[in-house]
Amino acid sequence: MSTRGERTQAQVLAVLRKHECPLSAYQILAELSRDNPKMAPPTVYRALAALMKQGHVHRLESLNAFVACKCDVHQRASILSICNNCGTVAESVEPELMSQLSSILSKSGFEPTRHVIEVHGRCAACGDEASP
Amino acid sequence: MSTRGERTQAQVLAVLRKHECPLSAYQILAELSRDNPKMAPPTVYRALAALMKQGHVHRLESLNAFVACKCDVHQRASILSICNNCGTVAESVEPELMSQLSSILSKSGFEPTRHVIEVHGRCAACGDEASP
DNA sequence: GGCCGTTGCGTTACAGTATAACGTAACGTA
DNA sequence: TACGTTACGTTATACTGTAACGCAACGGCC
Repeated sequence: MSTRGERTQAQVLAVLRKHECPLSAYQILAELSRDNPKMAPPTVYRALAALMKQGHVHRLESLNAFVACKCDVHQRASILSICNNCGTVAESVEPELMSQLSSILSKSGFEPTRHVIEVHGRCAACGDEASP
Repeated sequence: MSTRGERTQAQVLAVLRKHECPLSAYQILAELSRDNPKMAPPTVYRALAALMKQGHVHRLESLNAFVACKCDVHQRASILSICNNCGTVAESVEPELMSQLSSILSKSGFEPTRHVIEVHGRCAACGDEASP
């Protein structure tokens, strides 16, 4: 088992939790490099991969970035809504919608294994303000 | 207006239509480089951006790749189902599901502007075969 | 305890993806 | 023709991600 590995994962997760906005792998790397200047990309990516497997972290495919999962239950299939204005990401778990999606696709014989649902737009907080 | 630009767009679209699988920008570039060895990445990316704006091409965020739109009506919000086995991509247009998604999100004050829905799995053709 | 296989981490180096920035060609206007 | 505008080609470089190798750490066996 890993001790170093788990420590890195904890550090990466801590960095992600400090921000509400998604961070790129290299932004995480930059933060961790302060303490450990020799840290390299694969270390961060491996930690992220482990954290995603555990469900503690989600990857935003449309941004090439990562966020800490905010749900207590770490669902794998969630809807990520991304504010184009402030960058915050919200998670919604909608089992009904997901099963509906799956059943639509299975009608044409497609068996889903992984869902990527990312919606860009404007969050409630930013919607109230004047649009910059 | 562009003459060169439109020609590039047509070439890029032709390359994408030749394949049913998604192609990366650099795969497209490699094909077009046969005729025009001096073609560079920005040329391809600009053509792809224009084609996406027109709805002729979709970007697969989770693959960093592009496919030609197969629908006659070039919808912006479609569901892309990607076979992990053979790589083919199918498009489904499901207005009901989309509006349902939008209404769920707008309950929390989120206003969607762009939907990224990509489902990975196994297509009908590959599902029948033994799994390699 | 000492030896050895397995596992996974750190590190180097590089592959793949994307864009900033600048010069210039092409077109419209006067 | 001279000039302004627009968008294209080109160079260079930034950003994102991973292959591959060596070593350290742990566990089983003698």
